[in-house]
Amino acid sequence: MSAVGIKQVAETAGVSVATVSNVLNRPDRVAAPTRARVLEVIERLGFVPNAAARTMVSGRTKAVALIVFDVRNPFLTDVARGCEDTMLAYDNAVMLCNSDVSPAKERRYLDLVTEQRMQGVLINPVQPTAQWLASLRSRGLRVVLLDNVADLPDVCSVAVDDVAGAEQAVTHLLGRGHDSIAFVTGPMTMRQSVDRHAGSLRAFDLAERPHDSLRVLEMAAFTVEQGRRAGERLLASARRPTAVFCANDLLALGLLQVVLRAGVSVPGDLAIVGYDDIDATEAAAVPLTSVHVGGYELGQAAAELLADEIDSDVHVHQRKVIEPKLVERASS
Amino acid sequence: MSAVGIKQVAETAGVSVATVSNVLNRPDRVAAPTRARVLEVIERLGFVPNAAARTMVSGRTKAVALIVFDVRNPFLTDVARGCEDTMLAYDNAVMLCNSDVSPAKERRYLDLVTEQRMQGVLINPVQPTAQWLASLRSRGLRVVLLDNVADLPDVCSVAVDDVAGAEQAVTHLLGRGHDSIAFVTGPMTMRQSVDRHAGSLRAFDLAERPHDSLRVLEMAAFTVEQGRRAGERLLASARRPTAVFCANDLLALGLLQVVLRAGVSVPGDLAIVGYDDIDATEAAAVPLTSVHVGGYELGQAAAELLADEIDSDVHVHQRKVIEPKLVERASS
DNA sequence: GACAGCGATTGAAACGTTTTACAAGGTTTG
DNA sequence: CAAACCTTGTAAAACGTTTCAATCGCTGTC
Repeated sequence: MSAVGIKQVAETAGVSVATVSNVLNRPDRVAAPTRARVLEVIERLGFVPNAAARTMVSGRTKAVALIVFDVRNPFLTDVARGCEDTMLAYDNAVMLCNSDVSPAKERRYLDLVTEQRMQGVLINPVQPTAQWLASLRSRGLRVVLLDNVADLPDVCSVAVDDVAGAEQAVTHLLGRGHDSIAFVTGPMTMRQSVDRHAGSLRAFDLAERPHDSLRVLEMAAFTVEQGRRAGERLLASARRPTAVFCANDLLALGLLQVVLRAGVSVPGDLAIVGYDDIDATEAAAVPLTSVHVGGYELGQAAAELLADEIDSDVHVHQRKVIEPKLVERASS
Repeated sequence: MSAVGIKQVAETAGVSVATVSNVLNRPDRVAAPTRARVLEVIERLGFVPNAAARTMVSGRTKAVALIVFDVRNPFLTDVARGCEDTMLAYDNAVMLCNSDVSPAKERRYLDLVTEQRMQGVLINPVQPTAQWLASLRSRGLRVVLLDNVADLPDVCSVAVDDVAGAEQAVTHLLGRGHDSIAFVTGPMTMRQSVDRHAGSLRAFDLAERPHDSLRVLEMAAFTVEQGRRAGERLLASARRPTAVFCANDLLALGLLQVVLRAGVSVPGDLAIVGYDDIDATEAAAVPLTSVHVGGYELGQAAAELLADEIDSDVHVHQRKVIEPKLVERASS
């Protein structure tokens, strides 16, 4: 319907298409009266430039993609908002995609990014190998790794120092006199689990305690449901720990719910510390002590990095590490 | 860098560009040996078609936008996943955008949709007036209204029968013998508030109770934070109700937290019912009775409607209404 | 009075596809 | 054996912009 193009505008205003284009892109190159006349016609005809045509000339769409595991994870939603708000300031649209931790879905979206000739991609990678990265690079893609500090060269990344975060959490518990501590986490194949485990052990080292007083419960996923399962296992076990450090708030919330209902007092009988500090921690039945990460800021930082890689021609790749900070609340 | 286009492929394979295009779009029109040779070259050169060029010819990008208030609202995240998963099956990408309930941001994204010549837009509208809709229509946009049944003609919409949902919730409370009930909601300017209020009153009518035994607390937003505020006000009030119906789960969660900490027993001293049935309700300290809406299904339905409007040329606009259903849990 | 310099405007090429109309060659049909 | 018809492939136009080089009037300057 709205087949009104730059050509029609030019005709109506009695100028050339080049002038209309200039009014849009370099208004200073055009005399004021002409500019006014053209703008009036644009308004009257309801002309909206065709981004595809623009892309054909410039070679790139003014958009980036953000690929995360799952937007239903509140932490990742925060990250997404940070990216979106920042990218919008750079006049870039953000396309949000869910990989569901599946390499196939991830690949599909990366193909889309290439087809659309987007400016770049912010990605929470499923398996960030050097080879994988090289294949993206060979397609001329600009990449920023999210929540994953790269051992890889030639790529920007933003991550959280999870080792330090976990160390703070466990040191806090040890300081309160807790002897036997459980560490509840998701799959040990994920970097998040590994790092937060390492941090816990480092806290034990610093306090000169033996590693074997840290009991590890590896669950199938970082969800509330799995947290409940962990709680049940804890309740059923012979010698119950006096404190639990959960590698993620969702796990902690599930666990909290189960133990409270079983009549265990928190933190009296059992102290709990979570990780990520999502909004819901504050709102839990017993407000949860948690390691604050700042997903929004992480998203912002990643977007800034990508924006720089897009704009600047002297861009140097950076690894940005965010220092998390323990927030003490009632649960510990 | 990757300046490899269809032309280069054609040259290398010793055929015309038209043939390469045919291999991609109508493989049956090309002889098997030729096809194989072209595909091999495409693979070897790592050719990826340029979507912008394709869009120029066809006039439309294979993508739709999904504009919601805020992805940090778990209900809307569910909707988003439903849309994304469904649209992907129709080979359409989904661009997720946050309007923050601001007409200005909404407009900005709608401009983007038009510039990009997207297939259509799924929108959780800020102020769906007839005039607003007409302005979209005049731009040739295909629109599906989300979570908003249109009093407007000529547009598809998917909504929840919030009046019925609220009626179920309040009837449930009345049935349990609760006399004085409070209705806690967000801004009364929002359709959600108005409808859920109307439903509550209808339950009173059905039970032949006077409207004035329903106390209304209008809060500034549908958030946990505001729920806490509501809880404080309730605790401070002279004659405390015996039951609360919250127009949204986030409000209910905040309220629950505050009253529990004040030593009020739930549901003994105070029964609570929420709305939306987000994941967190099940995981709350006291699992929350809530009105289940099914955001994922709502998203799916909306996406199907848009897909039909895109594909079919005999499309007729539909209003789809989802019937919510009360899920009883421990809080009431 | 010719000419350089400048601001405003323009014509036309280029971007990478899809698609239409047509050609060349081979096969069936009457 | 010619006419009609497939099958396979091609040349060229079209899509709506941006941008480069060129043109056109002017105003001063020597």
